Amino acid sequence: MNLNAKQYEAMTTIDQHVRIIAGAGSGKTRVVTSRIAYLIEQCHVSPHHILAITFTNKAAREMKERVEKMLPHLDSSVKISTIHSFCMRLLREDIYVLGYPRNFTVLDSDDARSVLKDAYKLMQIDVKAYSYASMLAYISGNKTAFVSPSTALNMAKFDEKEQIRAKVYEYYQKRLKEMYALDFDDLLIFAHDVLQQDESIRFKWQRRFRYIHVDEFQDVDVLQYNIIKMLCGEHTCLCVVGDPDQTIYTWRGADVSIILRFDRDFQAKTVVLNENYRSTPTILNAANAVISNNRNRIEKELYTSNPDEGKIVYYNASDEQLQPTWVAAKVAALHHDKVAYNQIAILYRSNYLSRSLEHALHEHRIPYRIYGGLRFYERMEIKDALSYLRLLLPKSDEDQHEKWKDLAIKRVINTPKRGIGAKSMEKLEAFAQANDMNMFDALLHDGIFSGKAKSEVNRFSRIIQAYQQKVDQIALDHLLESLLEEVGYIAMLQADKEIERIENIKELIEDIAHYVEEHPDGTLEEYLQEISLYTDREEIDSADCVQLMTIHAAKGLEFDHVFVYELCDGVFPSKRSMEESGKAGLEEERRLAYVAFTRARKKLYLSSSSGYSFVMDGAKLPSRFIREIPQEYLQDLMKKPKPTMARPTPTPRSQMTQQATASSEGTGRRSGGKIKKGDKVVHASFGEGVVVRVDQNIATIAFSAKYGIRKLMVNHPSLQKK
DNA sequence: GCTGATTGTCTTTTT
DNA sequence: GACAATCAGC
Repeated sequence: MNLNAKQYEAMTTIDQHVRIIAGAGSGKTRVVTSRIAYLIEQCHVSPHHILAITFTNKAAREMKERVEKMLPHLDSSVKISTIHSFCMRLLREDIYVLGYPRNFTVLDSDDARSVLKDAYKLMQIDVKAYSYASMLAYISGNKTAFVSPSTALNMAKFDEKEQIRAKVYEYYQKRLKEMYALDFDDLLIFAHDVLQQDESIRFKWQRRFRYIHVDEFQDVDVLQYNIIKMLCGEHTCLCVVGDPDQTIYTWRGADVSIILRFDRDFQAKTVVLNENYRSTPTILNAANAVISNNRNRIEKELYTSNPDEGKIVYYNASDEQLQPTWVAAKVAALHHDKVAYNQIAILYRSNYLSRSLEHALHEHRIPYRIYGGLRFYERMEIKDALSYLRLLLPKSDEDQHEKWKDLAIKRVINTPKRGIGAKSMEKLEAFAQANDMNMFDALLHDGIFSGKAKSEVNRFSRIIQAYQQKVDQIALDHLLESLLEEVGYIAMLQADKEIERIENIKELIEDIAHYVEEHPDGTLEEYLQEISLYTDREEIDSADCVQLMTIHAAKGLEFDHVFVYELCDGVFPSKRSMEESGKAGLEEERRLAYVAFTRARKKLYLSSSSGYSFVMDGAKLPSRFIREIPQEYLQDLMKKPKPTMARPTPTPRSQMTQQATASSEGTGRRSGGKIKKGDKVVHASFGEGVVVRVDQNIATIAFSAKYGIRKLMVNHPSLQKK
């Protein structure tokens, strides 16, 4: 399996708890996946007894893929998920002990905002005085620290501002409970409470997992740690992996001392991995030099025997515009030298910095993909479409009131415009409240509206009711497609020339089709629950694109060429972070820089710019982190007499080739000959069908009434000629 | 009463 | 440059 001595030791220590301190690029994911494979293959541990907790959905997906590659005969029976989705799974099974229905709703941050909006309106609070973001942070902080609204109110007795915050918190909690809705924090809190309150349930989950792995353990908070502790029974072996130098989530409650004192808490064996297999010596030495400025840290020096690939390039742009242009030109030059776009990443401190980059990349015709920012499932049109779908859910036995429907109604009742404005909504809300019902049920009652509003509302509720009847008869993707058509949502987007939004809706429908295919017996409810924790869609197209993301999002990833953009004091390190948390804030920023630098395999490019800064209210200066890199590793382009700027050469050719390869992908060969019009075919999920037409490699096939007409790739593996 | 245009405010990081 | 509150018109 090709592991070094330390890695091997980490993999094979299975009779006690282990703490793996794994420096950047030291192969920690490899060790964890190898360990899982080792447990199953060598030690004959059932995959069902193994749990792995990752930090993001993306990391979970990656780990799954790697385990499946190592053990191809096993189909993903090892549980690999984020702590949030794990807790959701636990709660879907056992939340009833807290008096909640198993089909509870999960609120995303957008829904949480809309609850706050109601609170502000009711309590006549000005958003300017209390931004939604700061209020949510306040609520989250209290919740995860187990401070109840009443305690918060008590503590705020003499502080008027605090009191208002506490009151909003109280309202928020009340509303969530009414809707049987859980926000992201609640998923952990409720799971914690279930495990703590009910011993038999706790034992049940303890028996389920014999080996638990927790990745990115340096970013675990106290609540998460307590959950993990309760999952560990007498016979459980816990294996935690992390790097204290990569703690970048203390603002969210992450506590490094948890990993630092873990060996004492659990009498664990510690294995230190400090050979780096990723980066060049130059990059590693520079990163080591920067991080050594942190005082609150345990000494750990990474080393590597990789060959060197030259100095770190640093460019300080003399004006705003030059920096993105330089980056784009450099990327174009790299691509000209046969570097694949997806081996290039541009990292930055904050999402908004991507805007200026986008512009320059676009001008240079460089394909790129931005991670983060507004994610797929957070887009307006997607949330609207899903809200329409939610309204079709059958009545639940466990939850009589279904108050969560209010959120969905508020989203879609006037989208597209039906002439239902604020005044009508007030009436509806008052009626629902007075009769203790949700707003959708209230809609079905006569006498609330009159005139135009009345007829429009009737039309709306008739359509929804009609579709509620159809849920089991039509496949989900077709159901949504035809519903959005009928309520006029698509027409609305077309009228506004919202081509991108229409595309997104199409993608969502395709996504659902994909789900239907994989789960032919899946229900609407199961689909909605499954996606409730996904913020982003699994990218199916692996097109060759430059990757743009924040440093936080880049955690755990690596690229041959890494650009770190806008390294200016105030931006990075962030002024706000330093003001809020002082020295500790600066040290976290420095760890962030350490993470950014160590993402690079071959070459690192740093850039900053001069000019006026809004954050600093003054001239921008290069980041102090640049000064912390020893001169010998840096090639400062501005210090040379004549910087060799790569010319901005547009590369339309490369784009064309890329598209050509993408579309020719489908002409694979399959046994049994080509599918043609009139052929009878069998599909793994949809059953028998007849080919109606074939366009290049897309076949239009008529299946039974439930699945209807579908377009599929002719060489799709689940499609067989009969 | 509802809709669309306009002004003003704030932009750290994520499940 | 995004978003929400505000205002003037239909």
